[in-house]
Amino acid sequence: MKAADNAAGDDAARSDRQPRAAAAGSTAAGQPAAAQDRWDPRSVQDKWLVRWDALDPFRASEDPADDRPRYVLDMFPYPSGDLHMGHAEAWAIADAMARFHALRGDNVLHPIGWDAFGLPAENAAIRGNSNPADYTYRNIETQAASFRRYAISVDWTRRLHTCDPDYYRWTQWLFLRLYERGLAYRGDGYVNWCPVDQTVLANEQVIDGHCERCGAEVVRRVLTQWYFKITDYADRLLADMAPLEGKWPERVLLMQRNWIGRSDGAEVRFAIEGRDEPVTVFTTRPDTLYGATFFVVAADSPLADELCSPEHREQLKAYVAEVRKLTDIERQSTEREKTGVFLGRHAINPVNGERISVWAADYVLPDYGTGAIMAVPAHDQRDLDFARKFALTVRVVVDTGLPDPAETGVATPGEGTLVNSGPLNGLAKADAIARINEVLAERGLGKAAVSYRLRDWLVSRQRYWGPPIPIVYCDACGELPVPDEQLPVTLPDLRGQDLAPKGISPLAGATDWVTTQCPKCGGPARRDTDTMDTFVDSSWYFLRFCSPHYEAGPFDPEAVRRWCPVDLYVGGVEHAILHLLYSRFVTKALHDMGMLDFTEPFTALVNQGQVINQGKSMSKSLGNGVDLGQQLAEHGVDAIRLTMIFASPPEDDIDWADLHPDAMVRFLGRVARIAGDVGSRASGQVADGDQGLRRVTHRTVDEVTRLVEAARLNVAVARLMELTSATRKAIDSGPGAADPAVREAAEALTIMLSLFAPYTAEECWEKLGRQPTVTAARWPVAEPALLAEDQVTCVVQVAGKVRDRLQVPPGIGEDELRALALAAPGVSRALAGRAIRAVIVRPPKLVNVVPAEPAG
RNA sequence: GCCGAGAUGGCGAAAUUAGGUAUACGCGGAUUCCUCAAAAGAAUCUGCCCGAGAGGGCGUGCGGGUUCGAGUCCCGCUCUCGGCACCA
Repeated sequence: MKAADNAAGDDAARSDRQPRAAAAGSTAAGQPAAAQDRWDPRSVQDKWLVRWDALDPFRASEDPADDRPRYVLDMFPYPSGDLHMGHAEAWAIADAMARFHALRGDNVLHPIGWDAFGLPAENAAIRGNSNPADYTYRNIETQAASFRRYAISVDWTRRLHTCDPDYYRWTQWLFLRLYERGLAYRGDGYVNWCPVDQTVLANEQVIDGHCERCGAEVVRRVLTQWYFKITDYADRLLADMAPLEGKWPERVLLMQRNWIGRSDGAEVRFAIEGRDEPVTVFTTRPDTLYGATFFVVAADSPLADELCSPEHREQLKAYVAEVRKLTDIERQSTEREKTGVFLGRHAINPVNGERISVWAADYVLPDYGTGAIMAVPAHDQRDLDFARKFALTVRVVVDTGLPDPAETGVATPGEGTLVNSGPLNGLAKADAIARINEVLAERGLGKAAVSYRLRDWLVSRQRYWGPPIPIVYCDACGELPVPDEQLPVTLPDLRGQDLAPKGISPLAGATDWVTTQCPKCGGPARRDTDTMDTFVDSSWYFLRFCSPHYEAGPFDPEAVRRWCPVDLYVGGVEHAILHLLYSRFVTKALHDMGMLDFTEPFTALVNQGQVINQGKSMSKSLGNGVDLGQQLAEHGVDAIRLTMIFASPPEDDIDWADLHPDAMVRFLGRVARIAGDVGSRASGQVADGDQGLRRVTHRTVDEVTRLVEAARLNVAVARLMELTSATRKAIDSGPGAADPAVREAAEALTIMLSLFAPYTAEECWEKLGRQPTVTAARWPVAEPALLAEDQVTCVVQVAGKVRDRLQVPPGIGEDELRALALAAPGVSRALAGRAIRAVIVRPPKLVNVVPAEPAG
């Protein structure tokens, strides 16, 4: 917020100090450039902000006649302080795209809102003895003011905040719809617990064993929590990525694929001596079943306890206690030596009847597959390490041609021919898998199966600033959903120390709030005191934007049908497997409820790169942060936006230390001067204008259009710079400022530039005598006749090296071009009398003369 | 360890993604014009090496290959970045 105040204050001061720049637009055209002050894009900001406010040019139309809807969306900001460089980068990109489509006549929906629930506000409230809403809404206002000044082309009437009861009412509604379908459930399980934030976290929020928010090392706990059953959609989340191919960054698709982690294999039932029920394992290598020489269950699973013989109970207890002491990071280190205990029991290998020992170990995870594995030490390194530690049998069942793992200590997981495997002997891996699956199925001992790495989405949080989970507990009736008509379940007004983390939700302390009536029997009941993960809020916000004030449901189906799915989504890659996966899941779930007629929320995705400084990401501890407000105050909005866009392709990181906003100010000045120099009337006949400049203009329009469509914005700006130079030349040393082609060039330039530098573009538009604002202009269209070249440069090579150049008509014939090329002086010089072996002719651009022998 | 992406001047980056002028555009640097001077603007040059010049040689991480022709395609490396990581 400090930054915004600076920006505003400084801007005002500057515009007072530099009145002449603003006045320059009204001076007579053709005034010598040298007489003007340096263009200061800051000087016109206030003027245009007021005009845009009055005209409201970015309102998305609800008129059905506007039949070219286009939804451009930027990941909505979290209101922590004022905007930073990252926001400026992302919004510069999305805004250019939104403005482009609007100028092309599309009915653009480009909304803004705030992802306003979350921990920072809560922590600030504890420190400041206030309610998180105070901090949140204050920051939202600060950011909104900064966004307005940043000149983003959004429809402000659709603004939403996820912490408004009007919004989270529908987040709770979503929870209830998932609950009805069994997609929201309460269950026990291993959860990630952040000891600092005192709340559970979803798997996706744990980065390298640490809390995504505060960086504390996460510990595992068994707790009863609310989950969304995203695993039901694992297969569809994978399969539906096919149409996103080429529209989403490849690495995001890849990250999602890895995160979902589909494994194809088989389930195999192992009988356990002295136990009625067999235990099922999941394996990706059923072909190695004959090589299973022991059996391992996760030490900290109930199964280990069940299978343990009484004589070994003490050892297991001691071992589990040891395991519990380890952090997740230690536990999951592959370097660590294998540990485990024998459980005093045996399992029977179902295919060869062999008795194999049952062990408990921590290298088997309790929450993947079935929490139990068949160990095939010859062909799995982990099993081999364990077998060698405890002197267990290693039996090779796949001949890979590599040395015996029992001797080398190196397992052979690769392909080979099956041996020591009864009916599988002689088969290759794929055939063996098919065969054994048949056998298992026939005998009822197992079947082909799929397992996923993806876990259900843990959505409960033991914190205050989120949507309360709309469930009540009645002693008589049990767990009940809050009826729709009682939504929203609003937050009680807690503040300061009431919010301090204590391991259970702060809401539990609000006795009046917790105590409620059972919706079924009317008796006393208690509210669920957890709140939902903020990623639930953001998993559906793009739907709400279509009808943000709709009261009959989370969204007006008609409006969603009109705008969705989102045509272009711009945001950081940090959400590759969080927000983007959750949104895809929620979209599919709503689709299955018949509420949406599409299954993927975001048709195209652009990941903007980060803004870094001096090679490192900006951070307080490094002290290398760059303040956006200061940058804007110093160089102006247009220059900063343009700097971000021109620096690199949108998806690349940019290092602020390498960039030069001043250069962009200079460029904007050149454009502004051209607009001021144009000497023809707005009504003139363009066709009579200078053909050379017209060609450049139309070629630029054609190229820039294609470049922007492909989001190659940095190159688009480069083309605008070239057009600027060509126009300058035409004015100074060509047909002159009064030529209508100069006006045409200047107008096209202005419209195209408005994607990146809206203030300067408006000023130019006004200088060009156009009304009312460039936002109402139409994107220029290239005339095909002007795209055709009348002369092209033909390169003449000898032995692949350029030796001459010819100016030729584009339609030149092969024979004619060959003759011209062979007569070129550079060719005879390079040939130096050598005979010609071949002449490759590619009219009209290239001829390659191949001499009979190399030069020597 | 597994999976993926990338490597182009002093720097950020281009090369219409069917192989055909490598370094567009900008930064930085040099020289010049305008000016009493500066600022602002404008012009020219700027990959490396040899050469006064004309011109020539070498150049897209490294080594091979295909081709008349490779930054672009194929094979093998090196390095950098990102994701996953005891997931059976």
